[in-house]
Amino acid sequence: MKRLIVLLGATGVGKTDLSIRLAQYLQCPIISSDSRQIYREMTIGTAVPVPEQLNAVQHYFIQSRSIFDDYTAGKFESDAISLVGNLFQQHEQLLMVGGSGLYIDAVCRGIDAIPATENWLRQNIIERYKSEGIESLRFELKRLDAEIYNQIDIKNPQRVMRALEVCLTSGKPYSELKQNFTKTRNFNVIKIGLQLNRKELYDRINSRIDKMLEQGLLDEVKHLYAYRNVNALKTVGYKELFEYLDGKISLDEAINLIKRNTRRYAKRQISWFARYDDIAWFQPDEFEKILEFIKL
RNA sequence: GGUACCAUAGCUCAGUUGGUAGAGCAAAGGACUGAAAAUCCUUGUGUCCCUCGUUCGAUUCGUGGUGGUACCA
Repeated sequence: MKRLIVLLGATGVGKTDLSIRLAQYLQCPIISSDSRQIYREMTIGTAVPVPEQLNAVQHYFIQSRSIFDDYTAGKFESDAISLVGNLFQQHEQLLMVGGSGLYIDAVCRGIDAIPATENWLRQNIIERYKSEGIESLRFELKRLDAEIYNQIDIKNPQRVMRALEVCLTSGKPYSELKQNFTKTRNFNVIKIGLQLNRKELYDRINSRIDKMLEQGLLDEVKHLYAYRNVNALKTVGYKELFEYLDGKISLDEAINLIKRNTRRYAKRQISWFARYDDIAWFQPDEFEKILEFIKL
C-alpha cells in the first residue's frame, strides 16, 4: 500500500528544514497542511518556505489560495485527497508537512460530509450573537438539536454558532450529520512528530519573530491593512500589528504580543497532538533516526 | 540630612476594625469535525521586607532597621 508520511509538530520546531531533506531523500513532493501558508498574500508572517526550498522540492498548497477565498478544512480535505490520489500514481510515498491539526485530521481520517453553508447565514447568526447574546442562540439550538447541544462545548460561541448554522442550512439535526466516522483511505499514514523542550522551542519562536520583523513583516502587514477583516488575517503576527497601525498599542507591545500569542499557539498544537497515540516523536536534529524509522 | 508615604503571588496592586490573604495580567494544564495561527474551559500558599515589643495570637498595632518614592534642605 502507498504511504503518506505526515511530518507534524508545533510552530517553529523545525518542520520546514527537515521536510526538504526528507523529500529529497524520498524523491517526492511536499503537501503542506498549514492553514495559513496556503494563502498567497501572506509570506513573512506565516514563515513560508524560502524560494530556494520551494525550488528544491515541488510543493503543493503553499500560497495556492487567496485570503478572499473563504477556504475551510472541508475544502482542504477534498483538495488534498484528490491531489494525493493523482500523485500516488507516480510515487510510492508522499510527504505531508504542517502544524494545522484539523487539516491533518481531515486528510488522515476525514471529516463528515456536511452541506456547505451560505455565507449570509453565518453573517446573520453572528449578528444575532452580537445583538441577542449567546443565550438566545443556545436556546434555539437546544430546540433544533438537543443531542448536539449536549455534545458540544456550549460555552464556546463559535461552536454554538456553527451547530446552529448546520441545522439551519441542512434542515436536519447537526448530530445526525456529525458521525465522527473515520474514513478508510487507500493509503497508509505514518505520523512523525517533531518536539523540543519547552524552553528551546520558545527561544526559537521568539527569535524567529525578531527575524520576521527584520525581513519586513510590518510592510507586509501594512499592505494587507485594508483587508484586515477577512478571516485569513485573523492570524498571529498580523492581528497584533493591525492594532499597532490603529495606534492602540506601541510597536514594542505588538511584538511582545506576537511572541506571547505564538507561544500560546504552539502550546495548543502540543495539546492537540498529545491526544494521538500513533505519532512517532523525534527531535528535529534526528534526521538519521527518522530515516531508520521510515525504512521500517 | 529632615519630613511624609510605600514595602503582600513572576508583574501591577487590593485586603485583613489583630484570628496567616485575593483580583487583573503573566504562566501552566486541557478541549476541539468546514473560522482551527480560530474559538473556548480549568488552575492562585505566598518567609504578607527584617528586628524587637504589645497580645492567647501580628502580615495587620508600636519601636528600631533596610530598600524605594515624593517633597523640604
